Amino acid sequence: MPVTTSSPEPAAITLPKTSESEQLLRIRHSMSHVMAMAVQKLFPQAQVTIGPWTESGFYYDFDSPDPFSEADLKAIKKEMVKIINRKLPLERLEVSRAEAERRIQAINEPYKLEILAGIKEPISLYTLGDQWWDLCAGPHVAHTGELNAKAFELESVAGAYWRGDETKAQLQRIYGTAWETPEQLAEHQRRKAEAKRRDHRRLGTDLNLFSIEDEAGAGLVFWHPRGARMRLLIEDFWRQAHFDAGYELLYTPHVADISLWKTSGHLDFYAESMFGPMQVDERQYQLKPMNCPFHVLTYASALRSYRELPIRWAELGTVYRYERPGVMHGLMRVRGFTQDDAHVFCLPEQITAEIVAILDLTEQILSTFDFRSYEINLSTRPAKSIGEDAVWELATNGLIGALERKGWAYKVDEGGGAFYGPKIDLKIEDAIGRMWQCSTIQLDFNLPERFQLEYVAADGSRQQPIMIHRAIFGSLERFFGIMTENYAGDFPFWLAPEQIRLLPVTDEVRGYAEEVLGQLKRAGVRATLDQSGERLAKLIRNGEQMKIPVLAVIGTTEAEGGSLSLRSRREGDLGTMAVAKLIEAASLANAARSAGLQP
RNA sequence: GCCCUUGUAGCUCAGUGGUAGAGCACUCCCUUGGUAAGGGAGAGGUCACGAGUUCAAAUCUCGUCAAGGGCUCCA
Repeated sequence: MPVTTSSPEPAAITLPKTSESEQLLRIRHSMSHVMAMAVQKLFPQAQVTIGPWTESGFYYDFDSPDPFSEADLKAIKKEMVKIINRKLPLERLEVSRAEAERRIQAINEPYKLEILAGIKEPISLYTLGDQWWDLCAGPHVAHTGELNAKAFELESVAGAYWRGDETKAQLQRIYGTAWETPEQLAEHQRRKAEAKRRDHRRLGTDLNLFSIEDEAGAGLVFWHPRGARMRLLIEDFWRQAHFDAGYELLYTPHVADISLWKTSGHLDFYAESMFGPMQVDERQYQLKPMNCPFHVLTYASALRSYRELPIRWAELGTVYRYERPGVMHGLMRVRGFTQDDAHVFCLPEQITAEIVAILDLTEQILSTFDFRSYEINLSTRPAKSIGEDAVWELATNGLIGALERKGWAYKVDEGGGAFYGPKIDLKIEDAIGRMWQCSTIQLDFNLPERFQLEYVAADGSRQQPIMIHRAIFGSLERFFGIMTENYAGDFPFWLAPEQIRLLPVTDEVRGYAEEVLGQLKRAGVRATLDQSGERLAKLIRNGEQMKIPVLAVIGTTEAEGGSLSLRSRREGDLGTMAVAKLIEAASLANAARSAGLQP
């Protein structure tokens, strides 16, 4: 029996990760051996390479002259079931290096030989029955009878490079998933289906939010009216939050003379991610992959006093980056996107306070979209870096001090910072437990140096300001995708492109419906009137499919009483409400950025 | 960029060498219907694009572009 698939409640079945379950680790290790044995039985020319477990299953990479197809997976699975049913023992054998070499050469497995060269004693291998063995550290189940033939599935074939190196041989990887029980497998598949249901690419099409057009090119986003309306709401909220936090806004060009990118260093260090330059008159121009040099130039446009600092400038800056073909993914990875970029220029002693303020603003903005669970990483000085020790120490301590003042737990990525400064990265957790990195705060000792930024200190000397880069959404496109998946397209009332749809039961009430529509719109509520003339059941179905937060049924009863019958996606049947009261509730909900109509 | 898979109507997909199809959506007509699909008719396609094979190509071959699953990359 499959587990319940329709229940919105947390699943009764918990799915342990491999790293949390010794038994699953054994199962998945063994499963990959069983798969490799099955593959070599069906494709004797396939050579084995590596086959580790993953958090939800396992894979094995093969070098095979025959490309594996989805159809082959069925045959492989069938063969695996046979092996499982034979209850073959898995036995650990410790051998000398010479013995291992001899055995590997006997079966002509060059990849295994390479692996052997890289491992230390003791060298162990696991036999699977008396026909097949693999170099492996284990652990494994005692015999294949411990594997549940009804609790595994082969999921996909993919290309993978030997040793993860794209200059090395391309191998064929088969991914599988394996569990202790069929119920766990069913739950795993339910979760996969749930992720698919939330896929922002699917929802983007279904809800008519955005598209990506072949004719325009890969990785370039077209925001449709519904998506654009949402983006505007997000941007408006973002701008207001920034003004409230003491930021000013900038608008800067999309292109600039290439010499700017020489000065900034991007031409040297970032060229492969940039669109090519364009010739205009006698000059070469470069489409911007980042906003920072523009903000730096704006800073440098006047002599700054220490009294002006901190200067906080933000911009919704659209940048273009060259992404290699094949890496684009919906809104998540694109070639043109808008960063919610900001740069803070401050005095060294202001670092901690500024970082705390940025963390506060980050929390305020992310929590408005119901992201309240974060994972934070602090990355410190790498081996190859610029800047003086004292500055690095001051800056790193500033970041630590801010995190501690905020009371946020964080992990330290020793040496993981950029060459130009330490940073804080923040990941958010979505409704189905996935983590996404959006926000980043980076200190930069490089650009102020390259552009010779300065301010006049109290003693009249010229000093270099501290520069902080930060983004909260990261990219508006990417954040929009993450947010859409987080809400599964069921956007909160304040953010929905179409908040209330009026559904007239008969043509007789059309006049009244139009009057109500006018009132709602004048009050700033995003309302529409369904003109299709279909029966009510159909109007409701269409409205629900478009995930409209509130459907308002209007029949003769409502028309006579000056009211509406409300059906809320989040809140259920809200009964009959007077028009004036609905306008008040909707306006309040918009002002408070509420999820629903009721407070 | 690499491997595998795919590209047919706005969406989901059928169509394996011989006149381009279905459901939903859209338009119109009938129906005036009270909480998740009423009925009928119509319109809509350079079968991603370009070459080739063939009497004949959506279908076979090659190339290009794009998408999907991965790998690599994302200082």
